[in-house]
Amino acid sequence: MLHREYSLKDREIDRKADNFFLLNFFPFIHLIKFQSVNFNSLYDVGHCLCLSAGRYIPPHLRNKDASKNDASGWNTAKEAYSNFGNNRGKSAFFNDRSNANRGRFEHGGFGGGGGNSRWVEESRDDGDWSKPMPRNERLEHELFSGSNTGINFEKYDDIPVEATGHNCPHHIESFQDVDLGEIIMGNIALSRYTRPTPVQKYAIPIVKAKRDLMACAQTGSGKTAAFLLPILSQLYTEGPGEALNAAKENGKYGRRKQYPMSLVLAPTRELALQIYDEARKFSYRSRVRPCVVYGGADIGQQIRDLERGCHLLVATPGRLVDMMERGKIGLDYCNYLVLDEADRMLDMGFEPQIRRIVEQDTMPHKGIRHTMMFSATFPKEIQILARDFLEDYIFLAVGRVGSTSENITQKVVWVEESDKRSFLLDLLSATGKDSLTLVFVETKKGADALEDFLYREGYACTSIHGDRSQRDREEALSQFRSGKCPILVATAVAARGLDISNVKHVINFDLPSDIEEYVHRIGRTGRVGNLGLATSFFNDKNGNITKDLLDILVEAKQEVPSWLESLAYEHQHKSSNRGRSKRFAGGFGARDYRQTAAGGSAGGFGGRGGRNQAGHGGNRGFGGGEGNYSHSQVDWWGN
DNA sequence: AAAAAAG
Repeated sequence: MLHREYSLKDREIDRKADNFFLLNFFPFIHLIKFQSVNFNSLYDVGHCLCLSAGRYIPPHLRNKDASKNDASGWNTAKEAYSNFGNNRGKSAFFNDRSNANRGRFEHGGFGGGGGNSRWVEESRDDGDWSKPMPRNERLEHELFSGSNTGINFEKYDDIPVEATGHNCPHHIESFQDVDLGEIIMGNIALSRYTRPTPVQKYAIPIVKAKRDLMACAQTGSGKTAAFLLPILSQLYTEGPGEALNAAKENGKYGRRKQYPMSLVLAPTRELALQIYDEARKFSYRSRVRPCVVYGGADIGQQIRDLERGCHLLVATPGRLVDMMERGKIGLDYCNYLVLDEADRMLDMGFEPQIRRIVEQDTMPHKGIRHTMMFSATFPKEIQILARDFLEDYIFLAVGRVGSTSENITQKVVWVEESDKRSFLLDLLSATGKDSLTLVFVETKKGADALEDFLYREGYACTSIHGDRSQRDREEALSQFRSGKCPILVATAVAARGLDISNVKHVINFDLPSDIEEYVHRIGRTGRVGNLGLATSFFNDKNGNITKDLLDILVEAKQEVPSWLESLAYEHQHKSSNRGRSKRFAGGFGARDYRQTAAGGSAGGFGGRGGRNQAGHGGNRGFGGGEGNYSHSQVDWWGN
């Protein structure tokens, strides 16, 4: 504990020194300061400059959009400054939106004042929802100048996709193949998306056709856009409908309850934020106002933001329930429901809250509302549970780019508990300074301890876990993303869904006890067709995962240490053939349990990984692996 | 047994 305090204080000094440097070398920052930008904004600007002034450019910012960021950095800074000035001057229509949430988190906020948005709200709601609002260059720059989240799937035309269910709508090949409307097409262009990713090709027409959907696709394969694009498109063409009247009626009594037309639920706060950021992009120039609510942040500010209008809500379950109980949110007209990381949302920890939101309140029933679930994994028992929320759904399984085996090199090394730290130091010293390294530990305490250790060893690192303040969590993530702290020590909170570009190395300092967790963790690297490395420290504490890990390595055609093999053999015999390993029998891919439940037709996914067909034993027959389609994927890729 | 999610 002492160490921790020491290191935090230390870091504060470091930070102040940085700031001193900035103020001296970039005097115009003083100007910004006089405009009373908060400390964090100042710091962000300075940081930005620091990076682009030729000292250190984090890898993921390199080679990005060379035309704009011509390495000088001054343009960016000047632009930011002048934009800042402009922004103060005019109470532009869009100001209230940009300010709404970013400002709240006090990150990089040049967002303007907003303020009297009453008139704005009226005009936003009352016009033709399918027609774009005027452009706003500053906002456009803010939303779309970041790294290109579009994924280059050009090379992967043969991704295996399986869609099962009644009357499945035909997939599209380009965004033009379906009528998404003027606003969406504009925002797709601004996002520099050229072609739909495989999951988008299938999901977009399914959602447009108002079919319920259970989609199994790796996070980062464009799945957020796969539901946001068609949902927003529908909202634009359908207009506000009853929801608007309800909100207005309610507003008369000063209650200002909001009736979002669409709800997206996510299992972690950071993931909710990430989805919200995407939603802001695709709702640019529209009358749809996205909002995000989650715990750990000031609820008053979130309520005020909601009261400015909320048509699409992204939320974590706990805070949403809170909002509902406070009468700030009504789901009466919420006809689009998305569960992201759905298998997590329906597991034991979350299921009651989901039922509370979806079944025990005023949300339209299934069959009326339109429900979509997305996840990388869909174990059979979760699929069965999910039936409660879905009506005649399409099951979609989309192979991922490459797959684990092609993109991620998985290493397992035997490291005794007492040797872990020094081994980690060896790994880190062998890692390029510019690469991002994500170190997973099993406990929050362990995360603190390891971060302190690395910090004392002189590494620029930070940590994220559920006991840190939300502010610290978001700061840690942003410092990791930006490359300021290229090492992030994390618990399970960072295992799922987070899209951090350029993570070169995932280190399992502690292996998880759950193989799915393992698959999700290593899926933070090797994304978007990049190469990734995953190193796992293994010792006798990890006996429970031995067999599953071995299966994964074999399936992914990875090098298997001989000791692991014999250990798995022993373990299998010791545990008399009952254990978790059967969850993966039959391969890692998710498949529609409806296809095999009845007669074990093994149809659908064509007998992939055909070792033991699932179904025997009481275990979860269809343990998913994040899109890992097992050894027979070779056939699927056609090579 | 731990982590996540409300405070």
